[in-house]
Amino acid sequence: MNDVLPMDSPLWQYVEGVVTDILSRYGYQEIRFPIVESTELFKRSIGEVTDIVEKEMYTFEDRNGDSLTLRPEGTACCVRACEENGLLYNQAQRLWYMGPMFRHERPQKGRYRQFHQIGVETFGMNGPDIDAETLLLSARILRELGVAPFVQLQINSLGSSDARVNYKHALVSYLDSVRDQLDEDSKRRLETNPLRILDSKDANTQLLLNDAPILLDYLDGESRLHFDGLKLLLDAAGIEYLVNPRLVRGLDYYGKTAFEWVTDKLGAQSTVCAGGRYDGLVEQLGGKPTPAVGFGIGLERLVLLVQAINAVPEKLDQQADVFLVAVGDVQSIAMRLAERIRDELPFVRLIVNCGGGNFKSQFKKADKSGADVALILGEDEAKSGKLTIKFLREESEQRTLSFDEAIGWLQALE
RNA sequence: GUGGCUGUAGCUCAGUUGGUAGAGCCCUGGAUUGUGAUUCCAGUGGUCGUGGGUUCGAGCCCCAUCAGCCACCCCA
Repeated sequence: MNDVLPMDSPLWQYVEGVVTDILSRYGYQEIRFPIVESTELFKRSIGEVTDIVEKEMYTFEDRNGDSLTLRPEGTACCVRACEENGLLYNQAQRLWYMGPMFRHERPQKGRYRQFHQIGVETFGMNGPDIDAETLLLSARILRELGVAPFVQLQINSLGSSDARVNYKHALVSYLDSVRDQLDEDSKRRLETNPLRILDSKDANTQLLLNDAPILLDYLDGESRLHFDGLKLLLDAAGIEYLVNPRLVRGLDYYGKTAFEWVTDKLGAQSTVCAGGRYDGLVEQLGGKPTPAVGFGIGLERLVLLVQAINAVPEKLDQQADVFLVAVGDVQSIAMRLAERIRDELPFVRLIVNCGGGNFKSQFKKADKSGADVALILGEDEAKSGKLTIKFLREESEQRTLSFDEAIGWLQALE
């Protein structure tokens, strides 16, 4: 797990701000739910035999003996929260959330045990139009962050669960015939999660897959229509994409549309944003059948990507504009003056020296604060009810003014 | 869970065949008794990741362990 330090938090706030602003412009509403949920919720949604549930969850017993888990993802929590509060009863929802998720994996670049996602979920809309909307939304996020030239959209359809079962049989039957040529991981996946072999990183396995049956050939009629409809909408909107028939999802609840935004700028962690349709999940968790589509953005990865391609805006600093130097027995006057400035000039970022110190040390702090202007309040100024203004970044004579005049000066700096 | 690499000051790193723990940056003070960022001088700061072992003596050699990074697995 890692810390976001003051040096980096402005970048995080910037990225989060761009994303949440766009979500708001699309009419999506924020939902907040707990970080801890019943363990059962994740077992029922993500799938008992997935790695996440089998060996990656932070699970513990609380004082009542209930098994609880730090959420490894947000979709199941979101469904639970909506269902419990009646948000899915005969109505459509466009929702988002942001926060930490927890998976006990080995950390590496772009992957941590506490990581952060922005999740987007929509409920109650079954046409490909809402699939397209979420894709347009994700495309805009990447575009407005300046990373669009470095990511690619890949889409696929996973079909209905029946179609997937049929395809799985065909795939296993083919791969079994070339079993001895598969890499060790893929042999294991043949038993546990055959679809995952499709995105194996083993070159030879990928070669073998060229002759394997293709998921799209096994699609049911409805899924095929849905997928064609989605592609038409994306074409009309001018969104570029690659149909990747080997794109699959790690979580069990996905069906029909699946997509990923991938990049080659983040080492082994290529996926920045991924999601799809999960029409069966709400019912699986005890609700009425409800169509749903959503996606997650890995915030660490998105922040890393913005840094990696130098898309960090110049003006991100949150440094002070003004530093108030207060030497001698003047702290009470200094703090009252500072509050007055904050009342009258809310755009000014003002730091008041605390902890005493002589002029030399306070000016050092003023310089380090990044402030352009130092306001000086010493014994002399206090006696005459005045204030000295000194410009720290330009060659200008410092001058002593009344409080009113000084505030006028600061006003003009905006 | 598997593999490779790395752990020495707050940060970036030196450290010779095993013989007193070092530099730069940062920070503090002074040169300058009311003026920062440049310059000069001085100073603070270390359980050498942790625990064992070998040795008269270990930052260095051996064993174990933990952490970090990168990759696999898995996933956003």
